[in-house]
Amino acid sequence: MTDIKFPPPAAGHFNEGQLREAIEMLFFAYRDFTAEPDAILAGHGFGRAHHRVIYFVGRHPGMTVSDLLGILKITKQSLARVLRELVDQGFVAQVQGERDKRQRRLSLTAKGLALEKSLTERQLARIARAFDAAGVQSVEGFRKVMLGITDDPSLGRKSV
Amino acid sequence: MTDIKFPPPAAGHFNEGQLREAIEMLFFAYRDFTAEPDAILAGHGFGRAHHRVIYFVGRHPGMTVSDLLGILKITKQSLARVLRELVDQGFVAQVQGERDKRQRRLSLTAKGLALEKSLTERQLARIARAFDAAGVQSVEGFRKVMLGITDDPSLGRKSV
DNA sequence: GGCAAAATGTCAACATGACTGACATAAAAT
DNA sequence: ATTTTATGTCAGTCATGTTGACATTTTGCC
Repeated sequence: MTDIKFPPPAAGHFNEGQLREAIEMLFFAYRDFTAEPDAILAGHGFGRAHHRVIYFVGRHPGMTVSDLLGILKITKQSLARVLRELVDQGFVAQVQGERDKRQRRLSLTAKGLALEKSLTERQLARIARAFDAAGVQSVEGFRKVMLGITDDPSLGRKSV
Repeated sequence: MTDIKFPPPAAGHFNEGQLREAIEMLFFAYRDFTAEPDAILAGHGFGRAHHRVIYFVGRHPGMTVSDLLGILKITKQSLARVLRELVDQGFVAQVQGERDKRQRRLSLTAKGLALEKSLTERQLARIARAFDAAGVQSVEGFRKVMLGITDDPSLGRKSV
């Protein structure tokens, strides 16, 4: 079958075929990248949303609910359900903020850390394989492009 | 469990911080990359699933339902709902296969092509910006890493 | 010719994760 | 003292995925 053909690249630019390849790589990489953890999560009765919460709370212990909402860019009602399940089942701990007592500072329990590890190690291994195969130079290129695709790489990722 | 807790130094050149950065870049890039089309789709009463169908049918006119299922890796029941809406509303056309009359060969109508364009051009512009800013060398690195992250870059992407 | 397998469609029930809108409480900031 | 912020909660809805079961048409094989 003849797929759509695109004009050759103009100097210094990229043609539509190359750009579309990137669109597709994002889809395929993300699809495969999330498949393994999804399978593990299903065994716990959890979904991808739980993984995201566990991941970012593990990455930034002591973060507030606001911080998390800012990173995930979902509504607090959506987050609430997932977070409540994780707290109720002892994966995430909440402690009242010291300076600001309205805040609930989030962190992983030992149980939460264990789950985070089992989920993330698959993804880390996948990335490590890809990085090692591609080499340091390629990884630097990958970083540049990924940051360029992201709206504002500094937002929603502040240290907490 | 028998998993290795800490990667042996010989395993690769990249530390966990660098690998985790990649995990996060995938999340943030994908999140922002899908936000713009999602907004447009919402105006049509469609979702991201419709976009994926429109995208791949546009990319591979004449593809079969089987081909599409192989790419999207969802169940036929999930696809059916989305596809039926797109066909009913005149975005996607189905014609019986010539050689194999069981097949429904999919393609975009003029209306479908217009929607595909309006959705994809935002994403193409985003990628083009990132590619131009990063440079040819970085784009090649990006490609290598993304292909390495994907399970089998040749599968689910065959020419139809 | 007969029959199994393939390509597709469809019905039903359900889970997950997102949304909007409204309202409540406690603490901080003004 | 009042407003704003951080958080929580209830209720309803929607989009997208799942499993399981079954039907139709067509192809390919013995």
